[in-house]
Amino acid sequence: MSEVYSGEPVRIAMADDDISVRELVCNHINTLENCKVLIQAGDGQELLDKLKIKPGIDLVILDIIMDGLDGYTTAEFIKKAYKDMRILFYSICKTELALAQMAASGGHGLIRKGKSSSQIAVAIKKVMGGYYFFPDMEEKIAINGNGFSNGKSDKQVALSTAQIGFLQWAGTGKTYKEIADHMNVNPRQVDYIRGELFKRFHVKNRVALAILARQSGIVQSGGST
Amino acid sequence: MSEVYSGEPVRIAMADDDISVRELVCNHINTLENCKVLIQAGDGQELLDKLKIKPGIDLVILDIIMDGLDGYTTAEFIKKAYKDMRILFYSICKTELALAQMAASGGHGLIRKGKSSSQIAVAIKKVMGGYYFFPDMEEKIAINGNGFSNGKSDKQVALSTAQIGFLQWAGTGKTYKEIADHMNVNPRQVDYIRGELFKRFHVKNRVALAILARQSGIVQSGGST
DNA sequence: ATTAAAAACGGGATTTTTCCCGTTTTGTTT
DNA sequence: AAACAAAACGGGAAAAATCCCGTTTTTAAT
Repeated sequence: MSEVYSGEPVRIAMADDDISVRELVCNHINTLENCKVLIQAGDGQELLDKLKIKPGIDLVILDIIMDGLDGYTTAEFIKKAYKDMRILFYSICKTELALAQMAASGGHGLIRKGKSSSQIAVAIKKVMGGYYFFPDMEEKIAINGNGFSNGKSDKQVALSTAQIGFLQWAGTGKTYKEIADHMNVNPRQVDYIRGELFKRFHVKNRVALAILARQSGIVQSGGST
Repeated sequence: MSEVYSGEPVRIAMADDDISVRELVCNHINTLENCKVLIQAGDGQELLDKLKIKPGIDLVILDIIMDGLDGYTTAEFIKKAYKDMRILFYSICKTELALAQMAASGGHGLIRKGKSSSQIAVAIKKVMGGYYFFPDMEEKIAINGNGFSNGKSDKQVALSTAQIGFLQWAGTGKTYKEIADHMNVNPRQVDYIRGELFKRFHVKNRVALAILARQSGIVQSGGST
């Protein structure tokens, strides 16, 4: 874990499929005292490829919803392959579920997209030595934990693979019987998973789950053209 | 309707609640030969207020999903108050429904957010004399019309107030009985509106409608924190 | 004014969702 | 190995959603 004000600049990589936003953020970072963006990528896979070629990155900044490999999955790869690398999400997602997935995938903080370019410098500094969340959020994290640094293990707050799988289908026109077929599980199991998610997120129907999943970047927001 | 290359620059106003993106786009526009951004606003209402004080705007660029007054509603006001003003949407929304609402609210074109800063100059030029849609879309518009310039009137493609009202509720946990109460209509009417929307968008359940409404900027995407 | 189309209403059948009651299996801890 | 919790299964009731049959009212067009 590098120190920010120790002469050596923080070496940064960023992935975001919005080129304009990405370049804007990267240019801004490069004007900061002790920061240098060395890698830019349009999705998670491109970032992982470039990380292999150019080692020595201290911090990655990840958008969650991207056209290619999404931010959560990318973070998981990075967590495994580069244990000391710090991970800062940069996203519009701010649901409890999104925070849980960020924590579970190895993230150390979140900057809210489109709101706070002035927060970027603070975020980088804080994440290099711990955790950072934009102002409104810090308190909520402190109370609920969300798996970031409060004793709860990641497993307790992250969704299971089956739950994520179900959420991918919840937003489609499929019936539970059809979903069970697609997931290759018993229809009863689908009913059980649904019930668990209802309890966890305090909702009473599938519509609410489908929307929550989208707000949290769990499903790709591919819009029909 | 002004001419682009006639000496007089195109006078532009822009509304987007993402300050970074807005400034990026506006700075880019100001580097163009015959364009000048005179007004910037963080939402529709702020834009309308500034339009009153500073007259002579030729073209407004509108984000659809904004924290305050949304792009569709803003466009409707502009359409009524400033008949000759050209309206160019700048959004991630690209569904058939979104295009219909853009046309109905008085829009003349769409740039896809986050994809094509190089398209901005082309879009401005084209919209000043007609219509513009980003490459993938032009063909689809030509075929389906969506009310832009193909004989179909706006009314035929735009949603009714009742339909939009229903879509606002479709994404909540409310039952149809409860929705009917909130909308102050007969439950049968809610059933009818739902059925009409199913037919129009070729979907078979409420979940699909709720998601479509969000993808199209019909409902505000306020995420639970 | 007449006609046609769309919207608003109603009864009720059918399907799907949601939920509640359990039992069995699996996995983890001690 | 025993004990416990979670997950996986099952039957079936209750509620909600979806759909299909119409009739009446409103709206729009000629």
